[in-house]
Amino acid sequence: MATIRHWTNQEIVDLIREVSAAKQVKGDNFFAIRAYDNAADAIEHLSDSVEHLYRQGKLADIPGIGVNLQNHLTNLIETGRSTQFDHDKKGLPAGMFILLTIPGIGPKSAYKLAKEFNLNSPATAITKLKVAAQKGKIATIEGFGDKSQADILNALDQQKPKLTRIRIDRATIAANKLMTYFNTCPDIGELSLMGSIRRRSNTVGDIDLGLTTTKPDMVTHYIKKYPDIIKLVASGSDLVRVNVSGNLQIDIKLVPPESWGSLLQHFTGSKAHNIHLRELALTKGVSLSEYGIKTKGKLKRYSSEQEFYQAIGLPWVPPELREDQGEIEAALKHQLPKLIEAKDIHADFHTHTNYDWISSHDSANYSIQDLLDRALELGYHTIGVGDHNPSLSSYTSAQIIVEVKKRSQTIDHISQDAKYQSLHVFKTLEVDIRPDGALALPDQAFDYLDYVVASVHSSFNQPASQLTHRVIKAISHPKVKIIGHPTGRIIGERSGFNLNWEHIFAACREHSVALEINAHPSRLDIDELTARSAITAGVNLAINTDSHQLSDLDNMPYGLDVARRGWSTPASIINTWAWPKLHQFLVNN
DNA sequence: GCCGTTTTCGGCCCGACTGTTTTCAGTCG
Repeated sequence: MATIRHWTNQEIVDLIREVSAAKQVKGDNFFAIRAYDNAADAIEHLSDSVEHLYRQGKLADIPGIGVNLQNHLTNLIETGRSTQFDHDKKGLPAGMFILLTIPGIGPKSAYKLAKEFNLNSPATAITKLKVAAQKGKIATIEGFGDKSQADILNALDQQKPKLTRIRIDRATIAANKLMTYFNTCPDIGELSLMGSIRRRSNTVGDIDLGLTTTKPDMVTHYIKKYPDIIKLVASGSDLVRVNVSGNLQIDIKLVPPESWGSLLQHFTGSKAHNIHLRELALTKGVSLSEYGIKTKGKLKRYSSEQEFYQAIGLPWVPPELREDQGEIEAALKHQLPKLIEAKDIHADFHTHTNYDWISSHDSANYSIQDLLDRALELGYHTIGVGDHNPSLSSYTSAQIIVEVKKRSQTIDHISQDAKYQSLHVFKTLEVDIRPDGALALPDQAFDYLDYVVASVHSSFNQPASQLTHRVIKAISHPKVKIIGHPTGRIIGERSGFNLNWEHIFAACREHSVALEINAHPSRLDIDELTARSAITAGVNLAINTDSHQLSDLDNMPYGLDVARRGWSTPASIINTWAWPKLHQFLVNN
């Protein structure tokens, strides 16, 4: 049997853009073309893989994907290709599509060039185009001139490395450093992140930053002295674009104070949110743009986002919700959720230490005391002291029972210190869910633990039904209170495995088990869409750092981002609960 | 092709820049 091609989100995005280009060349319906572009945009900013969503039957949840595109994508995933997409691209020179990657060349230009120079293969198209440009042949084509020929040659010579999307934590560190630098500039008024980093998306393409100033020349001069700049890409009175270390592009937009609200709103996006907002505004007879709100051709500027939203009859919408996932409808009805905030978090339930035993997976590099001290500093009232379960191949069951008992006594002893008086300390372990759903810990060992975090660490390739059954079996164990990193995904490396969420949610409700939002920026598992579904289904969530280094305990905000993007209120997140309720949930039920 | 508390039909976001133009098309964000 021939293997079926697997498609990453980026490959699907590129393919849909190629089909859109083909439709443009063929003169298809303008709005059908735009629908394809919208679909590509939506998939590009998805937090989950298309293939994963397909397996869960949730393709329709992607905004801008209707019945037709669902069918095409299904076809693509099931057979490795789409007959519709193939048909759309048929009859056009195959070499034209690779030209779309050259800045300044869009569908029409790509087609003209490919047709003129017989670019029938993607492999040779670029080289042949370059030769043609060098011979001065591009300038002679109608619609092209000397300047566009030179631009193409220049672009081909640049061959700059493609900027890929980077993890939110890396972008945040770079952004904070830059913000600190800006904070010492006397000519800057307001200063804020914009774009996907402000919406707290789990990956970002570039960093958008906005500021207000009445002295743009002074500020641009100041920006250019920023030590991390590798390349100054563009510099004007209202925009400075730089590349900094870490393959990261930063756009800095400068406006006078009276335009701050409109700028911030426009560049925070998302694109889908803004488009929906502008459509809504049109029904009220006004037109929105990055400059303000136009009524009968007359522009009014806005110095704050609140006023901007208010002007179209909406309450301010938290940036994390601005994905056109129902937030505008909710805002219209004044039913936006009161999102969980950092100050609501009082606990961390899934951690690791350097406790001295042979564990099944990596242990941490700090002590139990270090963990308790840090929990106090973070202002928590509750901390779960965890570790991976002892290695089954290194100990007998009898030994493991003794080891777990000994460890719990150690934790009890340490936590009795007067300085930890205000801290509730839970004795817990992260226990492997074995391929058959059994937990990797002897029955009697559970007696020495308050609760258990159960996680899948092996056999990720089982069919969804088997994985679901396996996780549900773990959920039904009386000591299991949290399922750790439920899908096992690693952002940019491994897509999560497939579970039947409805069954998982039902089991969680029945057994009072929480699903984890793993706050490590490489995991963020479950993602925001699943988190939102879980909450809607009445399932509680726990945000955990799964710390293996002391600094990992500071990752809680990244988990909070996921919770907020998943429309979480404090009530659904057990980290916000007061002690009696928490104790009842984790230990006494 | 998508989508819905004014629509299951009839709409569909806004603006800047650039090059090749005699008033605009293509590209980009």
